[in-house]
Amino acid sequence: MFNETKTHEITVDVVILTIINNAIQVLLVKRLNEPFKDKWAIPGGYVRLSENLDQAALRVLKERTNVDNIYLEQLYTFGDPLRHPNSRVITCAYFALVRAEDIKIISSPELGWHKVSNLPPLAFDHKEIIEYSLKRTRERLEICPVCYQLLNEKFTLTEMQKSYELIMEKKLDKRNFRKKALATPGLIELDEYTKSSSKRPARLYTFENIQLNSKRAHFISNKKKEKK
Amino acid sequence: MFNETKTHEITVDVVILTIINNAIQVLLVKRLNEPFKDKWAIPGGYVRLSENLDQAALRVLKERTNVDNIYLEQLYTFGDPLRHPNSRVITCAYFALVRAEDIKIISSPELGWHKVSNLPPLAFDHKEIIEYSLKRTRERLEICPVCYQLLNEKFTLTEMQKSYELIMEKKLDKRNFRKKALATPGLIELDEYTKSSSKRPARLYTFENIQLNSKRAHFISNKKKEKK
DNA sequence: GCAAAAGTGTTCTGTCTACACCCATGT
DNA sequence: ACATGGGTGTAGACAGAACACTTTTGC
Repeated sequence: MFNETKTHEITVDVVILTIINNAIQVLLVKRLNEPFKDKWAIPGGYVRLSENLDQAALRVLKERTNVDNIYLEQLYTFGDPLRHPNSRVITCAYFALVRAEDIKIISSPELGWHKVSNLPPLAFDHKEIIEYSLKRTRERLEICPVCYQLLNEKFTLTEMQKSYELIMEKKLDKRNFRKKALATPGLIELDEYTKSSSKRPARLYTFENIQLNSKRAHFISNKKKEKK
Repeated sequence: MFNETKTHEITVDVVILTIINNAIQVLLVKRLNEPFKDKWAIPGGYVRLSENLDQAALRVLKERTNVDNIYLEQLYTFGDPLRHPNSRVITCAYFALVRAEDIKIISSPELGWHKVSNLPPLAFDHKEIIEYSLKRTRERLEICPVCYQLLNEKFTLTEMQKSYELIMEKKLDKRNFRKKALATPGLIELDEYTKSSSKRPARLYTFENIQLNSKRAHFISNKKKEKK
């Protein structure tokens, strides 16, 4: 039994999500080799002996995007014996929420953003992993405003609402949304307004810097409101 | 980099929880060898090449308890390089909720139930894993009545309330609890009552058999109530 | 008849939903 | 002046919290 385990390999794969052009997009790399040559895959890599899983995921993320102060959370571990056609690779999947403005990715034929609503052919079980990361993001959003990890540092309430609508996949009522948003702990109203738009300027908001780290159980539900 | 991965080993560990004597208890095995000789550990085993992670967890559970139709869910994967003193062992932790009545465990010096409120010295990072499984159980209970996996097949509302109180670690109001419990989809009121007690008999209830399997995302929140 | 657990309703409060019009700006 | 997105309040429904007494049984 013991040496039956000797050929497991373990990787981390990171689903990196952002919002661009009013759509949720995921960063994918094109595979240059078999198996699944020319299919797209979520970025990943082997776990090094000296690093823990969070560190490995952060490394993969940083290698690809050069950001590190982001929302990163372990998602699920996928270990079907047949998920990799040649060998037994168990992958610990993570997902990350990043700001498009923070990332300078030279879009190339081998690396780029893809709308999750219109994914190209994917390698391995990566379609399942992406879908699960969207589901988890939705669950997180029901508890806390993780969406601000996807927004620019300063954002309008309409942008925030749009991000909610994209993640929750449903339309929200503007007045109700704003009421709830304004009551969110950590939201800060700025004395700044959008300019460039050719319409009425919109007030900008930001989030106070909640300490992020990738340990599970960040963003403990702080639903409890202090009585006013 | 590649062969840096060659000595990873991957195990599954299963936190098996039940309620005995009005306390949440976890099944532990005493380690007979180094490292952590004579400390207690949660049951685990290597993942075989032919099985997926759920199957490995189910096998470990069955080896120890001989039950298999239970609540089993992947919890988290722990991969700190130092969690195992001798080698690099990454463990995919599961947790299971079982009925005490379903399990015949010959309590022995090497295997037995321990109250989670009073754990013996534990091996590896198993204390952390157990604590995390309790947290997750609490989260699940907020969404759906997983507690019935801990109760006998037929139970009284008071027993159900006790299980909630143990998991949520707080007292609940009896009238409010019963109102909510009776509105739970799947709860069935029986025409049977407790007998043995030396007090007023209590009505028994049961849950209709929700299909269980250990895939993530079982027990989707079915909070939506049909209008009456 | 008494000890012990079972069982039972109402009020209040806060949160969520539904819903329609005026405002500030650029062109 | 008009087109476009920004911004605002109220009423009804519903869910959760607080709270105390009567009933049934074994002894």
